[in-house]
Amino acid sequence: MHRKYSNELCPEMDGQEVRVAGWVEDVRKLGSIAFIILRDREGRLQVTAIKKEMGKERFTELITLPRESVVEIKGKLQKSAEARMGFEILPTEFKVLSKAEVPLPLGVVDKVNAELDTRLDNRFIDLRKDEVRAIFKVKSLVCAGIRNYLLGNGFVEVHTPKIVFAGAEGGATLFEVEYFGRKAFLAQSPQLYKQTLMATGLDRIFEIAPAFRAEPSDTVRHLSEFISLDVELAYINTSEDVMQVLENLVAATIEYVVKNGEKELKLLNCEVRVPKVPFRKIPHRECLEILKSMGWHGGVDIDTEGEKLLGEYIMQNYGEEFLFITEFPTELKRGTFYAMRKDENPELTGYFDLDYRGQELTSGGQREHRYEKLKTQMLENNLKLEAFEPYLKAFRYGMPPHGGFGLGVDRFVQKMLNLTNIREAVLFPRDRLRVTP
RNA sequence: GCCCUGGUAGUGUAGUGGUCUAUCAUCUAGGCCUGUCGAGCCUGGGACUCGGGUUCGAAUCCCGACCAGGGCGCCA
Repeated sequence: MHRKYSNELCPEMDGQEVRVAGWVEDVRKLGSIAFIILRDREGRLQVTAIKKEMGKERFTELITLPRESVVEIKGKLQKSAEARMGFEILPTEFKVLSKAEVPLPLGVVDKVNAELDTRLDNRFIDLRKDEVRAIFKVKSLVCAGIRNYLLGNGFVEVHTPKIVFAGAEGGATLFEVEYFGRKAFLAQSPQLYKQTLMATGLDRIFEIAPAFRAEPSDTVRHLSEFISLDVELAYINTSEDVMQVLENLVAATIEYVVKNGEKELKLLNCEVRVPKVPFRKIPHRECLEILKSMGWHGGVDIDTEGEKLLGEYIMQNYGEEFLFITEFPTELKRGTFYAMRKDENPELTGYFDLDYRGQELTSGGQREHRYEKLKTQMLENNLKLEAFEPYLKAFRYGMPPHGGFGLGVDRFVQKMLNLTNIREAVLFPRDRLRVTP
């Protein structure tokens, strides 16, 4: 007899023998009868144990199982007006597959909430809650939506190394690893590799992979390990071409999630809106003017508060959630040595950020593909060219114009689902203080 | 790294110098109950982060460490 999930059973199967298995979520004892709520991947069902039918010993063994024990039950499905699902299972046989210790470090259905830290320490139990698992089903849909769009538009999925010879932007935020007696690093971004691939004929590539940052950031939107979607495309004319791919990708991905994740979004109480393309694009300098008119006291860079205000601004004035901040001044992108500056105005780049509900989700733009200019910009940053030789070499033997972006997948999920902390969107988050579980 | 706030049963909390053999809920153990579904009722159980200090007396005040929550910088 095949094991059935709870959603494969129905009142119309009245009288059939069935086999089910799952976690004992709750036992409601009423003396000679007890109701066991059994939870599996798909939902819950009620097992009704009756003492005089089972015999005192087996009855007691079943109904005294600690909560969250795993049990397999064979029994007769019976239509029932009293049971929530319209049916219940009268056990004839059962097998305890795994008894749970008491007390639980974290309740699954307790009537008190647990703090995030407690939940993360006991993530495997935390994930037994439907609404917590739903976050990761949505995340899976986000990745599927991304792949679906990109593969359908001529992009090739690639994998670049995560143990690397140099960082993308200097050495301050790199995790060092000992590599057979030599010094290597965990990749903070696939930047150098995805650019290198533009010199190969793959032309349009993407990667969904972890990135590592040793920044001592301590916020609800930073992690030391996060999932980065990186996209790079060759033979572009300007950063506009990159933005177009990005906005279409984001809109298509959200549409995919809305279409396929209806149940999860409802469970999470989230209304996700599919954005219209093209997204609004406002140059950096105009953003500063808007912010000043809103009473913002910032400098030349848009800070966290500025981002939030801009998010409110486009929501109030246009009812939109996405905003491209374009034409970042060179001054702010100097560290991004590979950013192309405008030939007609070297003080500006074509670089952009994409903000989602007032938070940065992506940055990208056209890269500098001309060897001499790239070298000059690297020297400006005091980078040792020898250390970047494997990267630079790719620019000397035919490198087409190209550009791309990196998008924080965890952050995308966080903003989409309105999660207050990015850690909620990561199964086992890594931050400055947390390396376990 | 900086600023603010906090750390009390398994979980979540009340308690700001003696009235604390520390509150409440949840949980847990046992009991009653054949229709529960946030089951109900009865009886038990379980905690002051660690190390110094002040004081006749510290969960409470001070110092340090560790940890957590939020904010900033930076970023995805």
